[in-house]
Amino acid sequence: MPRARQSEVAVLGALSVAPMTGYAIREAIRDVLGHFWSESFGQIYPTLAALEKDGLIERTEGGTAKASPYAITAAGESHLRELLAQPIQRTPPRDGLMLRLFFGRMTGTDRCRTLLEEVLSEARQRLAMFAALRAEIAGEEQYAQDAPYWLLTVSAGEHTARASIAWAEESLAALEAMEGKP
Amino acid sequence: MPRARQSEVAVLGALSVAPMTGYAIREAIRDVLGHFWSESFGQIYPTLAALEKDGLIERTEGGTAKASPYAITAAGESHLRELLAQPIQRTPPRDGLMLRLFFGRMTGTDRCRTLLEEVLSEARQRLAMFAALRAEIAGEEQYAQDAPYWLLTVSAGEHTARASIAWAEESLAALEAMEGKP
DNA sequence: GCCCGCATGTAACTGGTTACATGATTGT
DNA sequence: ACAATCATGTAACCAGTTACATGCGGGC
Repeated sequence: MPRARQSEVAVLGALSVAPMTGYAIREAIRDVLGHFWSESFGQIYPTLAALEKDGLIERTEGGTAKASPYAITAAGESHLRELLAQPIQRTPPRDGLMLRLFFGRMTGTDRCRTLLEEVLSEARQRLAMFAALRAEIAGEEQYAQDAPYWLLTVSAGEHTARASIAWAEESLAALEAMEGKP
Repeated sequence: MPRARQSEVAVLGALSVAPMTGYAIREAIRDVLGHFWSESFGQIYPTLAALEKDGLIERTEGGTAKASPYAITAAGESHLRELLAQPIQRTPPRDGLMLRLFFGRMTGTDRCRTLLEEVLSEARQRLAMFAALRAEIAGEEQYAQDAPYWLLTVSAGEHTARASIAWAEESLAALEAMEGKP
């Protein structure tokens, strides 16, 4: 039972929105899916080659002078639909932050406080980023069909970020209470 | 710049709480750290062998008749402290659920609704699990020193689960609104 | 006597990252 | 001219998973 090549879904999905070069795919994934997905060049280009070989995508003529973007084919679209219908591939969780808090007794409350303050500031940054992303998505009218789905994922990010903030603040208070009676 | 062997931290950390066999380590990780960490046997045993070779852990005599648990040494404790002090190793995000929602236009609102309902029921199960875990941690008085740190991670899980629930409910409503005017 | 849970390992595989190498355009 | 960005690739490595193999002890 081989694990599904998840990169295939992401790359094919990106091309289902608009034709793009490999480079542009990476940028799109970093900027728009960045908060829940990542792809490296070393994964994108081999995937593109494999997809083209299977006739799921094809190079388009010209476009910009520089390079020829890939476009998804009809076969590619139906393949993507199949992939998206498959059960979700959950990656086993490995959260280094939680590990450090769990074994916090070894390092003390100070280290934990530092970690939690990092969580706080990062979550706040993420919230600002999501606000910008929301505006950007609402602005691009050519993707009006996709926008409602995209906003679902942005909303997920916002909920998670707000939860992180609430949790971190609560935990910082708990740490302070701990220090009172060690 | 080789990536840190994260399994080392988890295994060494587990042994910093109490001496255990490899099998018990795996159970402990699955049952207590399960919501933010995972280890497989194929990772635990080689890690144990390497740690023993470096004198960071050692086999204890007897214990139960069946097998000899490993115990952390003084060197192991100081090594663990170093590892925990190192910057967090963040694994690049790859959330298959979000990917499916983002490209939801390809599969339609029905598929998205199914996914969100799964999120809802799983999050509710997780909340129940966390309540049980909380009780278990509070019950074991020999780990009173560790308990406050452990509860930090449980609380994180609870906040995340509640955020998932709120988000999923909101998103289900948004999907219904979308179907009104497609 | 047999099955299940405890216990320990190992070999093969693989998805994915990092780092390196290279070249064409475009702006300054 | 030259730097930065766009663009495409590949080779090496690696952590971690899956699957397989094995054996002991205790309960039924």
